[in-house]
Amino acid sequence: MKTLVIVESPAKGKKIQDYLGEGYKVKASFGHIRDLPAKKEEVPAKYAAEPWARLGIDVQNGFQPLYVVPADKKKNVAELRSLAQEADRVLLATDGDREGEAIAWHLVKALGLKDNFERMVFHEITREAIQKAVTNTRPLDYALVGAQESRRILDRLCGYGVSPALWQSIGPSLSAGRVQSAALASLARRELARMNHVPADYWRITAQISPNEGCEPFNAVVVSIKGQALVGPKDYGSDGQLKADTTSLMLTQEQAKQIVDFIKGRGVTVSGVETAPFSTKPPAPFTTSTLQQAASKALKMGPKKTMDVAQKLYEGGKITYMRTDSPALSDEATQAARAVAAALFGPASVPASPRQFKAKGNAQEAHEAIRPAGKNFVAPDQTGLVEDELALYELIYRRTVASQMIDLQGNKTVLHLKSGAVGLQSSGRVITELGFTRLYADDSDKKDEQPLPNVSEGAALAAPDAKAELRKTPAPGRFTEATLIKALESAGVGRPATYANIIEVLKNRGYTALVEGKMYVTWLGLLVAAYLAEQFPSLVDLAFTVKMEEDLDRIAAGQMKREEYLTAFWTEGLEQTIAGAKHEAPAVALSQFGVVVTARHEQVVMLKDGKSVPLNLDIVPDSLTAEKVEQIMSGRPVSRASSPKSKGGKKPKAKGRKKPPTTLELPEGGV
DNA sequence: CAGTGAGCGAGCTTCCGCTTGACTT
Repeated sequence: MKTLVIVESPAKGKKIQDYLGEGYKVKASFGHIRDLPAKKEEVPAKYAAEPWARLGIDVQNGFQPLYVVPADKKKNVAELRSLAQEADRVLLATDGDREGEAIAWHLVKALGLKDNFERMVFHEITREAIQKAVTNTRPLDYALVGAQESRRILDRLCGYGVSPALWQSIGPSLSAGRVQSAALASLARRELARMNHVPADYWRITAQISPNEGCEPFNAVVVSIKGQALVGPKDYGSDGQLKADTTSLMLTQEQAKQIVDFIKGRGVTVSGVETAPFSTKPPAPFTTSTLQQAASKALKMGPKKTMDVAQKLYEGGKITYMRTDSPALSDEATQAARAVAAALFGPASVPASPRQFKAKGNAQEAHEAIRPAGKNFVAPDQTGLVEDELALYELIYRRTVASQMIDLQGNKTVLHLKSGAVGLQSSGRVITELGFTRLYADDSDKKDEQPLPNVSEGAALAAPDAKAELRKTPAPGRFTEATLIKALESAGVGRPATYANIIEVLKNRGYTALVEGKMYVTWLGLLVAAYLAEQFPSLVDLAFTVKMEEDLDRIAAGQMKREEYLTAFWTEGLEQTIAGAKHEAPAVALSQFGVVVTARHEQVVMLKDGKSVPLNLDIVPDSLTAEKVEQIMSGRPVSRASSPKSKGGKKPKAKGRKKPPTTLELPEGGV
């Protein structure tokens, strides 16, 4: 054996072995092989007494990290080491991103490589790409490794630095971190906005309009009276009061009824017609984040389940790698997608030149999009897959092929109507070309689909029916697991390998849970978020990661020193904030009920007039009513309201956690 | 004198990101 090639994923290794053939041995690292010690028992005895042993970073001494090989990686590392000793040279073919560069460097250290190693990078797994990569190796990029180490150290300092403040202020085993705390804060802001939301009324008046010549009737909405707009949701603040600067008209019930009768009696005339062609491009091929969103919507599959199923498809050679932030297709995939579309819907269903998709933001693009594997896509019914795997494969297949199809096209029409001083409007559209929606469509492609008749200005139309509904302004909607991931991704927080995991952490800590498929924040989550927002405002700021990424880019470009950056962040910043943080429980005041929710003796409690009662975390915060508060304060059990089918038997328990904290009532506490 | 129980103190919890199986719910 001459050359040892080390990749991150064993499934990837197998294919590359095929392409490289004899003379090469391809093995997998299985991700990272060394890390900071997770707990004290991982710290080697000679360092155990050091003051920095708990952090695993000698902050006084240039932020020197202590790396160990975790127990479950030892066997693999030993095997790689002996293979490396027999090899003439070692190609470090880990992923072409910051983490991959760091894994390569850790391999150099852990395997004791001297100077017989080179870095090999590729972005797609085809025979050509691999053979080219083997002959175009480069040296290790130590500045990029330094950026990754900075990221790792910063995350450790945030997480292990701030979490103890939560133990001292609220309860044991709680956690904080750059990613999870930003996510929790986003959820908590939304939850509080819902709790503080005061619904306000507005009238929505609609009319059914009947065109003269035997056409289908269509719907129109009243938008103005004597040119003055009607009050709608936009005119109210979150306090339920009309905004001071609104010029809109609020109707009384009497007036609304009069308008209904007026329209019915009088009919409408067409006062304007606007018609314009529209076209909608197909969505880009899947990244991890968009796959999770689509699977959630179309298949009702949560992010974790989606990733488990995708992993199976990947290992079975059905799809490309499922942890990616790039929507780009390789040339072979682009051709395959076009060929499928042309075969299914004819050559006119694909545009003359292939579509290209590029990632935006801080994507690292080490892989291509998630798509059917190979240079010829296997049709879903030919895969032999069943159930979840089939459903997810088909979703990926359709989305990939659709991305290379022509636009959805049609004409959008807005009719302006008048009934005396009452102004109405109706919009609709006519599809002239289904385009990619023949293969892949979601609800957003189906808006305003009513066809409108071909009428011209001045035409008089009957209004056989009209009605007025009193509506209430809706509270801001909750996040689903998938929409939270979308929000995090667009803020640059988290990575494809961690999106699903972020959600699991929030659930396992008891910070969030699901009601009717939506994420809500528990009382515990609200307290943690409140404490962090007060004592560690930068940690709950979504923009923090963006700033960090900019600094890491500077370190990777050699424009900033690692130690300088970490000194500014820790020694001159967070370390002092931690030292100055108050160790007292935060409080969420519910002034409308005259109670306060806080923590006492490591329990979440509700306080009223000096009396404190433990609070069950199953009670959804925004489901509280005065009666419920009464019931809680009198010590009677309260069931959680808005979920009719609460699953009593299911216990989402932390994986690595031996025993959940018993002093805090976590959601699984039941009873 | 032996068994019990209150009280006290020590030790532990925790991060993000990269990968799969090994688990015990």
